Amino acid sequence: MVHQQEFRKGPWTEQEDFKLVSFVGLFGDRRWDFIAKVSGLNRTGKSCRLRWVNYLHPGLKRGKMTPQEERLVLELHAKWGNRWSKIARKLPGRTDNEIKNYWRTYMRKKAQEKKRSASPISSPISSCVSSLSSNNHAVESNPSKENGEESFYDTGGFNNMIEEQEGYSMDDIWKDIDVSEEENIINLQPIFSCPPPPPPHMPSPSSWEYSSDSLWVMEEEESKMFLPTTSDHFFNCYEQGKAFLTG
DNA sequence: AAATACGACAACCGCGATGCG
DNA sequence: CCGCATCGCGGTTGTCGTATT
Repeated sequence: MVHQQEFRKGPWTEQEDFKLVSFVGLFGDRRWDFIAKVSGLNRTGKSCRLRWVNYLHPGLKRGKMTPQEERLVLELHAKWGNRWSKIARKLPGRTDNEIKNYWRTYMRKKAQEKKRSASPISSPISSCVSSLSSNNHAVESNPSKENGEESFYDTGGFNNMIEEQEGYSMDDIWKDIDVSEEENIINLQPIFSCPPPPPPHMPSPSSWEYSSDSLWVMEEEESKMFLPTTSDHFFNCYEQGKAFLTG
């Protein structure tokens, strides 16, 4: 059995990242406890996995969500509720954590706008999304928490949407979004139209094989987009890690 | 220039699901 | 079939950078 041990917590250092990347490169992204142990990282397997999935995984897009992605998130959330990982699979390069954070921020904004608009003078456009809609599913926070503050996670989804308030339809939402993005039309297809910016770090050595099931469901073209990218910086790190490993 | 508020993102925690001996 | 170990997911909290006062 595992004897109690003090595991490191908090932010990861660059060196820890290097190590983790190296070991994942060697052993794959599955046996996290094992990797945590053999790597000498004083972290739990869980922590290692999280770091990998949310930050180090090759193919991660970073930076702001595109309007298309935002739109997709809204739509999928309306459909599936807080199934972040499921939603994330439809957005290659985005993690469930990222989407969750985005949603939280987004809902907070909406809540604030709602509050504001609750007072007589409301800016018509600003509060576009708080609800749902006419022909679409709702995406809003629980009606019971009108303050908006309480829980940004509304659990959404078909089941508990509805009964929304002052008449923002999904159409309105889309309209608003459309204004900002003009001509990008998407349906519920994954959006790959925009080439991902080079991931900050990404070893992507040949030995990299990432399990398709673990993150995104990638079609061939999608994966092509990601794989070739190599960051020199990280590649060097990887080499270092390798050296470290082999002594 | 300093203090405060806010937003974005990273990380941890708890729990249920799954796999394996 | 059962119990344990591990993984994955969703929710929550913490940290840090930036904008505002």
